Amino acid sequence: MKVHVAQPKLCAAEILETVPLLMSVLRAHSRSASSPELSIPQFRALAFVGRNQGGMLCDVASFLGLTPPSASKLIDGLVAKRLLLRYAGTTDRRSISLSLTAAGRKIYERAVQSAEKFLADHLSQLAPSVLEEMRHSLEVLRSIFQPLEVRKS
Amino acid sequence: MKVHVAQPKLCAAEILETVPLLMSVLRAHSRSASSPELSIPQFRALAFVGRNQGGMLCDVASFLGLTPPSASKLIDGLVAKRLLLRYAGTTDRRSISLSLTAAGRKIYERAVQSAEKFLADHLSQLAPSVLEEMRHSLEVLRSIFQPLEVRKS
DNA sequence: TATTGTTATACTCTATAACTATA
DNA sequence: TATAGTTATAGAGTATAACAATA
Repeated sequence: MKVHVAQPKLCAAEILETVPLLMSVLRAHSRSASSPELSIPQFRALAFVGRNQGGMLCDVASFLGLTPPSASKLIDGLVAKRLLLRYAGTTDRRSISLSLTAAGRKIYERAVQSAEKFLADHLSQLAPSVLEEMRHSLEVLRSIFQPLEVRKS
Repeated sequence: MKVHVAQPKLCAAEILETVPLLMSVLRAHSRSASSPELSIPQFRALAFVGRNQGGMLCDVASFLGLTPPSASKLIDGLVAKRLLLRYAGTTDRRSISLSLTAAGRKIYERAVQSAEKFLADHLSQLAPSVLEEMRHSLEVLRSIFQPLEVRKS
């Protein structure tokens, strides 16, 4: 009985320990390894634009959990590196649309490969049942905390 | 069969999506909520020192996955805020020892409470079996990626 | 007037390189 | 010479406040 009350707190404590740890592991890998040209936020921005070609800046900001100025600056850097294109919307000229360049897509895909290989190498020691539990647990966490879906055009 | 090959990659992809998302959720909460005085790295540093009173700076750096200069600067800020004490080691005067002040412990505990409550509120909708799977999965991840244990004094 | 985005400013996080002090 | 830590410097990530342009 009491355990049911405690469970969310125990899980919360585990999240608080594990998530920042994994984040620093990911950051350290992405800096040192084969994809040092992208930081994690830059990587996420490219991922979002790749899935939402023509998406607006406010969509990127909400997906990344950033304020508009922070998102604007992040996008600035990616445009300067020729990984993203930014152009004014046609119907509403206040909004901007974003899309990947060929170089952006290539670098993004290389970074995904590198990070997935790095993680998968560490996970390969685990039993299939454990991996499946883990994948499911993370999916549940993501669905709980992910910002609301972005409207298409 | 093939699924067994794919599993680590699937899990890796899920980590890559979910961990940065959770990190930005945690950061946003810690800024806005009842514990805006601590950033996540500061929070982690206090947690480490709380569990390793008298620990050395290089231990903090390795726990946090930081270079020594980065850790030194982080500790600087916490010492300036009177949350940590820093003093030279007795046997080896090159090393420094760290400990929590009363204020440091108090602010750390308040931040833990706030973050755990925030997370637990979102998790309380989940079934006990799902929570237990999640806690276990995170624990496994942590054990895989955590830096080696720190020697005691 | 409300919305979309940018500019100005400031602070934290993080790194590398060069340094000091101690062993 | 090797180790523990700091200082100097630089760049990215993030925020708030103030602004410009469009609707």
